[in-house]
Amino acid sequence: MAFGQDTIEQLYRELAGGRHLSAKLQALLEGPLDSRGQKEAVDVSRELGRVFMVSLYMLKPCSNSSRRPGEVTRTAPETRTDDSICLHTPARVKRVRSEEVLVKNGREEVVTRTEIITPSPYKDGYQWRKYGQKNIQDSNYLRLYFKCTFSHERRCAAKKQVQQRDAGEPPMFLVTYLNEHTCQQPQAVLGTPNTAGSSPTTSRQRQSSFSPPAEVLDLTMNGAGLFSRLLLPHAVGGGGRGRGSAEEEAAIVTCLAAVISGGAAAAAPPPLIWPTSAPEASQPSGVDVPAFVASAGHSPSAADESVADEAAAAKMADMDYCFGQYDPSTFGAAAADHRVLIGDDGDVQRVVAARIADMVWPRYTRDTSAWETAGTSSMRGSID
DNA sequence: TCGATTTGACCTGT
DNA sequence: ACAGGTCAAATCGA
Repeated sequence: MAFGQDTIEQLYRELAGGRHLSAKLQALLEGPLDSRGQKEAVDVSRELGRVFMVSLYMLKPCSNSSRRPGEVTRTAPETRTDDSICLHTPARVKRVRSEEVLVKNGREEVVTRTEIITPSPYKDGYQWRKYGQKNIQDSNYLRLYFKCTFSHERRCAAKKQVQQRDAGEPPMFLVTYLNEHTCQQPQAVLGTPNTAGSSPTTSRQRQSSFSPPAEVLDLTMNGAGLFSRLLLPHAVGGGGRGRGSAEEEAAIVTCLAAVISGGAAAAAPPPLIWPTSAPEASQPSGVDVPAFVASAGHSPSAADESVADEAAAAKMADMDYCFGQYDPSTFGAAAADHRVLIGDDGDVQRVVAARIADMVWPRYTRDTSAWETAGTSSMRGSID
């Protein structure tokens, strides 16, 4: 199963969001339900259903099962010859980037243009403000126009257009990003690509969108490094807090690791970069541990090693790149909480893990209205 | 009350 | 003239 970086991004967001929706639904149902609570529960349930639908769709197996065990899955997706419909092939989630020179008021302006086809056009980590929508000729759907939230105060020229392409399950959207973000969000400091995404936000989220210097990290680190460590159960375990227990965190990380690892993991030995032994405390009881995690103590033969190493390195490089695309501005002040959860020992990898976790959860945990109101209901209302 | 969204009007390029 | 893009007053909602 060849996962593209876009798929991993989306899958991670969807599943992590779904996890919190589930907790939220449970909390709602455990308490007395007035009409408002009931409506909220229905909304959460509906959103949860969508999360499942999108996630399952993304995981839909491809028919290219002819790959040999352990084979590195880095074939250019464009070269696929089977006609299976896989969301994670660039035929479904693709990114086209171009630059055009426009002459405006006698001045030449370089406009970067990135087009993405995705089922999740709104949750991309950036902060946008909707400023218009238009009926477009030859299209059944509205085109929505967004500017960077900081367009005025920081003269950021980044814009985004979202247009639904079809009414499939899930519906696909063409997202066009225009111009680079020039606002001094942490991403600029990091030097990572900055036209990667969007997420309509509220003022509260804006307030938490800047990280202290200690959180300025090099998310562009490549190779078998960052992501591999992020997925290590023992690296993200430990500590704990209230409802979001370490077990839950570990379960999610573990499941995601299994999902992302895909079929190759079952056939290939565990990558050498996997821990040779994980602390017992990191294996939560009652959590299904994927084979490749459970067998982490496996000692591969020398022949295994090169194949596994290469495959693992390739996979991790993909994942690291994938997370390098995230806008760290999303890792808001809430990261502090996750640092408590994950470990506050200054370990860079743990902080990165905290920030990635923070990227996907606070949308619901801290500002549900932002996600549901600004992010989905209003705009979806005009799309659906 | 304030910030975000909506939506009709306006602007610009073809 | 038309379509796409943007503006800004009105409206909404936390």
